[in-house]
Amino acid sequence: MPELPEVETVARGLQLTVAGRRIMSVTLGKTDFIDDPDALERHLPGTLIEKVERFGKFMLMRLSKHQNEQENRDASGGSLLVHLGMTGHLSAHAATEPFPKHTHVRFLLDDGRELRYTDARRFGRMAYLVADRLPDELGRFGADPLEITEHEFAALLKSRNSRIKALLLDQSALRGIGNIYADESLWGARIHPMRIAAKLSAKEARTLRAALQKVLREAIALRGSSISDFLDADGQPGEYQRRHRAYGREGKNCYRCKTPIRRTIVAGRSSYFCPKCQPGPRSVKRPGKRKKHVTPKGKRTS
DNA sequence: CTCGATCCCTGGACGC
DNA sequence: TGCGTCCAGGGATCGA
Repeated sequence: MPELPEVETVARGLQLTVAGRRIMSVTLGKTDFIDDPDALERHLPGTLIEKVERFGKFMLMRLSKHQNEQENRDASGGSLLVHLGMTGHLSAHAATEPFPKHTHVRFLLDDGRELRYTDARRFGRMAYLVADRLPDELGRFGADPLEITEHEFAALLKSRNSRIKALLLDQSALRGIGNIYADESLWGARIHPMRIAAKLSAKEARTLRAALQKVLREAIALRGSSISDFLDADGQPGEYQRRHRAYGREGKNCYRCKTPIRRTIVAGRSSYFCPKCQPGPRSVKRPGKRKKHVTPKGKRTS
């Protein structure tokens, strides 16, 4: 499941292998995950791949058009956004090499290779954007978790009454975090996924930001996590899955306190946490009181 | 504002 | 071996 570290890994790989190449032609298979398939066929042929970078969980390919300016002039300065969804792969191969099943997009490059997008489940997304539309599109996303300042992070948490796990997964709040790195960073910061973001202490906010950045940086250094079938632009798996402390470890002992890791559903996602290291919101052990059955329904306005 | 439910999609795990 | 069933999950959408 490509999240920030995996997408960063792929983007760096593509920057090395396809930046500077020109797209000669476009061949499409199934297109239900592409915003406007015709736009790809119209605008991409002839464009130069200037740069490949990551934006949240998106791959951002910046394109330009040096020759053939007479046609497709609105393609200059355009960008191709690619989201890998759950099972997306983007990598270059010799055009003569047979392409695997579920290969839905092929860009023939000017050096005889083909940049291919393969995605069995088609949870990914692809969109060609003219320069004018890019700011609006990117503006819908929140801060990059590796760039956000301590102050901004604290303010963001204070502004949300949602569970911290839901906030971490909300791409309009922070861009690039998915289920794995949300759980890993919460484990690192010893914060229960159901805690309310606005109720975290200033210290907890600092700890969480630090844990998040540490986890993401280490994951990038290890080229991401390969859980099911993530492969980088060179077809190589990542190594960070070996460092997981919470994600996917239900029933296994916590690395800190040996308590079995538990799994619950938060924000509609499996959430793994240590019930001892990451105490729940209102389960703060009170020796005297037994089940008080308090159901804080919150004030009903209107 | 925040939540859960539902849908999209396919492959892999599991039970019989 | 081969079914059927369930599940995974990012994101959009809708109703509560």
